[in-house]
Formats: sequence, C-alpha cells, structure tokens
Amino acid sequence: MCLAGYALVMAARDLQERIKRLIIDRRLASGAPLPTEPELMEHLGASRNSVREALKGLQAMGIVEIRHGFGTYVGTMSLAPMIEGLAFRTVAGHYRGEDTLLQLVQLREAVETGLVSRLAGRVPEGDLVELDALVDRMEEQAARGGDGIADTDRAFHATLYRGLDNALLGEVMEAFWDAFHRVHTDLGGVPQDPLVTCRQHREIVEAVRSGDAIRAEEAIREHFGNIRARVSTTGTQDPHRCHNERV
Amino acid sequence: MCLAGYALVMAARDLQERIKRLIIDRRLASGAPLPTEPELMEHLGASRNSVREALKGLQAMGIVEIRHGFGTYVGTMSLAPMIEGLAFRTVAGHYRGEDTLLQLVQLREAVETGLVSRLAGRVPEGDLVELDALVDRMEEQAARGGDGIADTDRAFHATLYRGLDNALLGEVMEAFWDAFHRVHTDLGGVPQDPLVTCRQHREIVEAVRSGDAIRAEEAIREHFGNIRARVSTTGTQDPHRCHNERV
DNA sequence: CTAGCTCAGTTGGTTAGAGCAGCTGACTCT
DNA sequence: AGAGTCAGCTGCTCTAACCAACTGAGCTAG
Repeated sequence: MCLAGYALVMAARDLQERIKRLIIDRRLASGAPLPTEPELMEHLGASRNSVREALKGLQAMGIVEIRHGFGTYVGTMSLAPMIEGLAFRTVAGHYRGEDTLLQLVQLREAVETGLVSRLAGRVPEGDLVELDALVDRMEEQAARGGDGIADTDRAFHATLYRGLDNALLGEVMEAFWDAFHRVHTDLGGVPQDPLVTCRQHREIVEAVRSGDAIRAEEAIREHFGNIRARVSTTGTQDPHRCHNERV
Repeated sequence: MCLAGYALVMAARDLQERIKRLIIDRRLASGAPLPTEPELMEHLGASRNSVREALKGLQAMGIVEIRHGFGTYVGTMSLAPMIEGLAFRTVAGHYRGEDTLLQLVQLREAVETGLVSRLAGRVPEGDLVELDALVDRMEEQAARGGDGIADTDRAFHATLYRGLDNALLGEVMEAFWDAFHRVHTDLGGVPQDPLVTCRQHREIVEAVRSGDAIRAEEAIREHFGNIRARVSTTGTQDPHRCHNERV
C-alpha cells in the first residue's frame, strides 16, 4: 500500500493539506459530505489510521465535522476552535500567574471601542429596538434570579455589531465574548451586578442611537471598566475547583 | 485494556479534555515535556491509537507540539491554528463566490483603526525610530526588486501595536495579518505598489508621533482603502493555480 | 587526547487487521 | 398497514508489529 508514486515518505503532515485541497477543488460547501474513510484511504494512499489522524486535526480546526455512524462532512468553519484554543491558553496562563484574563478583556475592549465609534448613528432602527428589548429582558432576569443573564449579555453584544454587515467581524466578536465568558466562569470569577450591566447597556444603546461616536466609545469603555474591575479581583484558585465543565 | 473503571464507554472526546487538564493541573508551561505516548496510554487507560488521535487534535489547536523522535511538549499556544482556520475558511469561501477576502480586510481595518487612535502619542520613542527604520528598509527593498517586502510590512504592523503592552492583542493583530497575507498570495492577488505602501506607512508613523488620534485613524483608513482596492480586483481564479504552498 | 563514527535505545510515525458502536433502510412478521 | 428485526453502511477503538527520527554511550581512527 501507500504506493501513490511520490508520497512514499512523509505522510501525515500532507494528508491534512491534501484533504483541504480536496475540499477546495471540489468546491465543497459547509455540510457537504466528504468521502468515507475507506474512500479517503484509497484516494490518499494512506492507511486508515493516518487518514483518521489527519481528520482529527481538521476536526479540531473546524474544517471537518465527523458524525459517528453517519459520515464525515465539511465543517461549519466557525471560530469555535479558536475559542477553544483562546480559552485554554487563557486558563493555562492564569494558573501560571499571568494576567491572561485581563488581556482578554482588554482585547475585547480595544476591538469593541474601535467598532462602536463607527457604528454610532448607523445601526438600523430594528436592531435598536431589539437592543432595547434585550436590556429589558436582562432587567427581568435580574429581578427573577439571574438565570439566562449571560445569554442575554451575549446576544446584546452580538446584535450591536450586526449592523456592520460583515459576518466574519460579528463572529470574531462573538468568539472573543465566548472565550472570555467560558474562562471567567471556569475560573469561578465574580459575577457582575446585573443592574449595573443593564444600566451600562442602556447607555450604550442610547449613545449609538444618538449618533454620538464619542459618547458611544465612552459608554463602551465604562462598561469594560466595570468588567475589568471584576476580573482583577479574581484570585488564582485551585484548578480542581473548575470541574463544572471542560477546561 | 481500557478498564479505567469508569471510562468503558466514550473515550476520544474526553481524552483531549483529560490531557488538557493534565497540563493545567501540573502547571506545565509552554515547552514543558508531556508524558510519552506509552505513559499517556497507561495514565489515560486508552490505546496508543486513541491517544495519538487526541494529541493530533490538540496539536491542531496549538496546545501540544509533537516532535518526531524527540517527544511531545506543551505547545506555544500561538494563534497559528486560528490563522490556519481563518485562511482556509477565506479561501474556501472565495472559491464559492463569497467576498471573504474583503471581509478579512475589513476586519483588520476595523481593529487597527480602533487601536491606532488609542496609540497616538503613546508609542515609545524607541518604537517610533524602529518604525522609521522599517519604512526605510521597505523603500530599499522596493528599489532593489521587492524581496522581503512582505516581511517588512508585517514587522511594521507588529511593531506599531507593540506599545499596547498586551501580548495577546499583538498576536491577534499578527494573526489577522498572516491570514490575510497567506490568502492573498495563495489566490494570486495583485501585489501592491511598494512605494504607495511606504508613503502610507510613513504617514501613519508621523500621525502617531504627532499624537493626533484623528489623523492616525485617517492614515490607517487610507492605507486599508488601498489594500481593499487591490482585493476587489482579485478575480476568482482556478484553484489549481494556487499550488505555491499549502492551501 | 580529541574528532568522528557506530550502534543500541528512546520517541514518535505508519501500517495491518480485527472487532465494537451508532445510524439507516429494507425486509418480515403480526 | 404498522412495528420489530436484521443486514449494511458509517465511524470508533484496540492490538501488534515495524519504520523513521533523534539521542547518547562507546568505540575507533587520527
């Protein structure tokens, strides 16, 4: 076996590349089925094992999606793997005494302040209404017991940047939010006061609605100042306390 | 085998998590050696094959680094995998007729304009001198034949944002640059006029040096306007032309 | 004595074949 | 006609063997 003529040496590293090329060349869109493992074995001239290892790598990058007993498909290519990597990197660094969580917040702050100033006065009315509704909902959730606050928070930031009409940008924003949220909860961080968050979200909406770029930027900055303060009070805790879910 | 007591069912998905936890719990820093494959087999109660597939996934996320005949080590956790994923996603989308490359440029533009305004007047003199030198070097390279221009360009953007003293932020900036550059060259994009780039880089340095945030933002925007124009003229070419390197 | 080589032992890379597990669809029995 | 069953895909896991890259101890030649 493995007599593909030119690939007698080196295999795994290139297998991934060849599978990627296969996707490109065949113009396969997300969700399209990939050849089965036996087919890939023959097509690539490699053993089952090598093919599977290559697929595992591609799966980790979100390029491929594997469903047991069903088949292998072109992945959604979402930024989920990036979130995973970013979150792990942050957690690992945190336990080694680095201020990685703060850096992550600063990253979000830098990007969002940069975007919101361009957004001021250019958010469609529909989105503004939706943002209002999201703040309302968070106030309700705060009054009840706090369930679902995180989702509402996430939705707020996602909706805010929808007007940029750049899918990639929106996804990157969401990815950063997800990474931060996962790390913050895994590390048992101090939850924020929902009412403060609501007030700051409200101010962001008003600032954007008014079209005042400076005010909008200031609103975002204050919001993140609040988040930053919480992060700074998060001490290094014992890693075994973070067993709530994954790393 | 596989009689770890509780893990008779389900294996692979958790193997990665367990290896990650091992890194966290042992406070392993980048470059620290991981247990060898046989050791991991015993520790995790899984076969060599499963262990290797898990490691392949972690390697794809940059969490682990595997060196043939040497050992397995904690990875640098750089954003290289993100670049990989982003680049592939952009290329794949491009060939399916989507404007993914333009989106990528817009992403860079949005982030950099947001950052540069905060940077104005706060870049250390040493960095400014270095930036001047980088523009000088690019002018030389342009006069000679163009070799190494891309590296100088990359170094310019990297140096510019070094003053933010946030390693993560710098890496994200570089990652976006890398992804764009790889896609642009793979797609056989129109190379920019180096002299225009030099002039625009010069203007960015001067704007930042003067401390004028508005001017700095304008300079960045003009620079990216130039890049955007080039990208828009990049037609969809045949995928077989992009064999210069990887996908 | 040192420079260089060789060789055994380590580590990861690859292959092979067998059996397990999840899903689908057609076939059969009621 | 409907529900259960079974054969057939699919990917998942294990075992066992051998290949390839690297290290370091020991030997040999200069």
